[in-house]
Amino acid sequence: MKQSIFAMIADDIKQQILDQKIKVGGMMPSENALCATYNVTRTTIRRAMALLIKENYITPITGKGYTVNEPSLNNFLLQFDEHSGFTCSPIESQLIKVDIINPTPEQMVKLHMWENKRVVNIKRMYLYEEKPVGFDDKYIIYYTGMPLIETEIHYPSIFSKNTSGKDLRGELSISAQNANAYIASLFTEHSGVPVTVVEQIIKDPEGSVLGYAQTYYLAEYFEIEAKSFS
Amino acid sequence: MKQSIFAMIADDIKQQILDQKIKVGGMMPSENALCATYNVTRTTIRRAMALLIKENYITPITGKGYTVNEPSLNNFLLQFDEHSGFTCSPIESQLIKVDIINPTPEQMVKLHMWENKRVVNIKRMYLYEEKPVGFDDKYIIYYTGMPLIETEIHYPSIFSKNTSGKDLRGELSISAQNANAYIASLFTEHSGVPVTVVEQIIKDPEGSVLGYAQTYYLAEYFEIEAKSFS
DNA sequence: TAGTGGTCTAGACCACTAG
DNA sequence: TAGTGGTCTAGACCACTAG
Repeated sequence: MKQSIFAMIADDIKQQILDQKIKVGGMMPSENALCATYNVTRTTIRRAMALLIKENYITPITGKGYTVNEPSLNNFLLQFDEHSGFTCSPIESQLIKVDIINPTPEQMVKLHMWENKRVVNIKRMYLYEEKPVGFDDKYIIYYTGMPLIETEIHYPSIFSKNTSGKDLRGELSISAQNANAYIASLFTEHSGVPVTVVEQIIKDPEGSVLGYAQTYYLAEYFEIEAKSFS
Repeated sequence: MKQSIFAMIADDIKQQILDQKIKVGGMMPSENALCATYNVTRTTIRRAMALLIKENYITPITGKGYTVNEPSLNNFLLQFDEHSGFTCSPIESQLIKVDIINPTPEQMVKLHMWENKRVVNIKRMYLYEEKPVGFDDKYIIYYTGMPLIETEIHYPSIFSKNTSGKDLRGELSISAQNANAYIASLFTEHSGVPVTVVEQIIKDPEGSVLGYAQTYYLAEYFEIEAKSFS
């Protein structure tokens, strides 16, 4: 299996960055300079650059050049949705409650809301053999015409009006804790049982917050996996 | 901010997949057909395809075409290393033990070892204000000349002999549990304290297992974050 | 104004898949 | 053998950054 030229160039540059022959924090040679160095056309250099950008070795700045980043060899791809992390199956999803609420001040801060709009709260329970093992609590800024009937409340179609075709963005954080009395009671467990908490903030392509979700899992039924890439 | 043609084409195709106008599991029209449809050159179509591949909408098959995948809108980028998830700082890293051991049968299975090679075990403690908050336990297949002195034992240079310049790959899984007596004692905590466990399997670019690591964190000092991408 | 990365065209040759 | 995606060349025009 012969390696393509652009991949060889990318590997060569990668190695130079790892060996600190190209200084982190500095600038890469320009594309035209690299064309001369490797004796290839700009298209080929740009394919190599695209690889290095994807793997976060360099960052392009229009009109200036490429800056060299601290190598980070620990990029993982995590494919997550609310019911993808259970270690048991089948998992049954049960809608508990859909409400239009006036947000609390804390919720407004979390949703980056400066006007007094209303918020939809969706609570959902995940069951394994009739035992509650997951609890999902979503807060989404309401817009007129948002679908609120059960069959239409699923991600991402609930946002489709705002974002047709574009990608929603999110930030996710995972932590573990002992359940407080309220969360424990939802799981019909004693207070203090370990739970994994996944908090997700959902944004539109421009970065505006559309909503957030907190999902609680009984720790023993939950495991999240990620794979490194390229 | 004007959108480029290839991005518009990618968005258009994305929408068609989401709307199921292009059938999941089927084939995309060929690149040449798409050139005609959108009236652009193949290079432009290929940039659009590259986006769709990256976001896992389609998969290229040389000589055949592109297959259409189930849309998965939940890709997150997780940048993880052993000391990146602490919620407190500064974290002090303390090497506890480096041993060359003969692996147990369970370890051999985990390391995909079929010959009887030896294994290096590295145990490390992470401290916050002298309190243990993390414990890292690595098992790496030994090769002659592997650096075992303290200053050289850090990822990824310990693997550098095998992998110069190439990327190491890994798989990572995150779960939470109550600490057993042994783990609790390391943290000078009572048994049952919630811990987050990150298990990492380290592979070379060809997919052979080089080692694995289990890292235990006191749950209250640990949170892992991921961002969605493109 | 000279140089940079961003985008796009037009065309070539290759290995691979399938009839 | 005709068609497909994979790679690469050669060249064009653009907006942007910085002296």
